[in-house]
Amino acid sequence: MTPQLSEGRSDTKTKILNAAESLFGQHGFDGTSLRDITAEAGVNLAAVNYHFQSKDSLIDALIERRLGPINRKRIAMLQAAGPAPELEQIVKAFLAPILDYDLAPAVPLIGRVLSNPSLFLDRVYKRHLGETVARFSDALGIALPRLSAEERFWRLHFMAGAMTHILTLSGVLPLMSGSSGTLDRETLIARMVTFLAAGFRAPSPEKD
Amino acid sequence: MTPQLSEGRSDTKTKILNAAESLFGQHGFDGTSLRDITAEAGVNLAAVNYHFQSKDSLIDALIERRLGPINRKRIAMLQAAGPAPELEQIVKAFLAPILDYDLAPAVPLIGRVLSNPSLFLDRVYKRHLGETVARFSDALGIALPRLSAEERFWRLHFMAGAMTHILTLSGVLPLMSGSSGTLDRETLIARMVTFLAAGFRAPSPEKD
DNA sequence: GTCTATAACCGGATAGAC
DNA sequence: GTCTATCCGGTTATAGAC
Repeated sequence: MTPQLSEGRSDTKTKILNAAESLFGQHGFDGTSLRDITAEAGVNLAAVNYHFQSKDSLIDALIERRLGPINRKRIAMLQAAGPAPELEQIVKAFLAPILDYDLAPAVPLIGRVLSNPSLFLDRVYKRHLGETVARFSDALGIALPRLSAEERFWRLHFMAGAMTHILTLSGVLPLMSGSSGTLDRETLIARMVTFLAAGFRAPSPEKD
Repeated sequence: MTPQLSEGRSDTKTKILNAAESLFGQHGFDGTSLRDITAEAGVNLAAVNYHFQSKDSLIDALIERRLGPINRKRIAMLQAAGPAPELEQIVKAFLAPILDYDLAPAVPLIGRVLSNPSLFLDRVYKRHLGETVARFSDALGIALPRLSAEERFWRLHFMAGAMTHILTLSGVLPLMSGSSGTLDRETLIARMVTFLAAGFRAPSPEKD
């Protein structure tokens, strides 16, 4: 088994990725220095430039590490629902892979990535999201044939926004509510699917 | 007319606020230096510390300058809808004041403020949002008496997330769509109200 | 109130020994 | 592959002249 293929390895490169994911998630990209990261990882400062060339490339590696598998799972869930999935299945296939238990430590980072306007268009959407979103848009078009492409576009963003906000504030939402703050994955997904599917099903707004 | 009360004044303090709003909105708080701001404002570097004490206090002043009036308008619109407003009126009262034409230059900043987990709880929610959200939650409770407080809590966040995402990506959303990208304020509000009101009206999800 | 100058420190990146 | 040491520029904040 080559070290490159082992997932559970904890070599220098992986230590850096994990520390960077945690610290970038907590304090943002500009709010975290390479020195913070190498200290947290217990490796030498120069190691990050040796393994990742630059801070920017490290960020790209982090995005790739998480968004790649997430989008593959989304597509797999969508395909598993058959050729003409119903609305709830589409919404769930979009949400569930990003709220997976195994991704819990990456959630704050993913929130930062999806809500950073400087990164979003070129380094996130075009590179990792565009194709997946197109597939989901097509599926939504089949499930909701009376909805215009324009409405679909905006409603997809309303859905993405609701989800992103939950990821971004995952650290503080439990603190804002009383007993309401228990973040059970299945319950949360069910709540979002219910809310968003109803939104998608709404008839188009009247034009004045 | 004292200078403190004049809105259209362009003294040093206001120049700094406007430059900071624009640059923080574009590049984030940690991605913008006081030097960037004073250069853009055409004022001296030391002026920002003289007028605002510190970078953090400048950020607080920016938050206060925008969220104060927005929340007053929200409450005014809610009250104008009477003692038991209908759902669409509540949603619109929450959204419309933040999508006001006059606020266009502040939109990226407001997006940053509402999606920054480090600021959110203490310097945004507790100080500026908590009371307003409670009023809207109460109104929603009257309009949707069968919805549990827990569901209401989460659906409020789904709404806030959809809105915040639109603010955050306002600079890039027009670039992602073809003709779909025209951001007409009234049309956008109508789209969001339709989508979100339908989500709020959905029956609670089944418990497994 | 506004300027210059500077204190005191932190940032990413790299050269070169091991 | 990993270390130390360092380059060099940028950072907030303030002291003190005007």
